Amino acid sequence: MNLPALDPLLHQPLRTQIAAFLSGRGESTFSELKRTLNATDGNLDAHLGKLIEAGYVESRRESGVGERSRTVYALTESGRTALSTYVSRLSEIVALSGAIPIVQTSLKGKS
Amino acid sequence: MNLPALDPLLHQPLRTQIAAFLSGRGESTFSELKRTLNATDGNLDAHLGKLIEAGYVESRRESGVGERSRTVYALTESGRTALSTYVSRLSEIVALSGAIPIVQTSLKGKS
DNA sequence: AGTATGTACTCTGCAATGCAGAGTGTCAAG
DNA sequence: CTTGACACTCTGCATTGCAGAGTACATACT
Repeated sequence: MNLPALDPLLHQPLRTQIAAFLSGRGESTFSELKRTLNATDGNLDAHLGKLIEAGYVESRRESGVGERSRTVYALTESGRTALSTYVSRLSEIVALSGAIPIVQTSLKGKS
Repeated sequence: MNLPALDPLLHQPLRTQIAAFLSGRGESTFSELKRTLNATDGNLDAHLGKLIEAGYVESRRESGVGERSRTVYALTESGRTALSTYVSRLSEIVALSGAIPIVQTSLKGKS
């Protein structure tokens, strides 16, 4: 047997949350993410940075008239694909964890 | 809104695989885990060590007559609970993302 | 008996990651 | 024109992740 590997970029607490939240919400701001995910400034910035560097997230500067300028973050197509693949693999792994009843095995034969 | 946090101990590629595999298989050996998860010796040892230190996994030394001695690893009750909670939280987060939901099979009921 | 080979880990060092708080720029109110 | 809140960004350090070298012990071969 052989388990599928999990994208290490997405399989990290804060980044999984960022990606999932962005996927559900469409786009979001730094502050909203910060509030929603209970993250500290530096940490959120670092992880957002990695996702952007990987091409999973894109940022757009917004500066309406009389508005405080801020950056809006969203998943890219590539990010959406990666998230989808990630969730599928995760499902496989998790399914395996419950698919077979927990019993004592003989350990004699090879799998 | 506010997303649930993910157990950082379980939310790491190799450790998620170890926990899920152990949950499904009941118990396993170092070599079987190594083969199944495609892990290197040192890395597997390190992560197994963390799970043991956290009380999620227990190891038992086996040394039958005329047998090579080896160690058998299994989830503890605490580990099974943690995995179950972890999967529930993950499901919530993934559900929010709008992606394919993770199906929980025979793991114990959600928190 | 002695040596080689394979298996099952364990240890070590280093690179990469994760994190929090300090710092920077900008706007808006007083 | 100062003060304070907001929206980030940068820095330094602690923790983590990883691979390969090292160790121990059992079996196979000569």
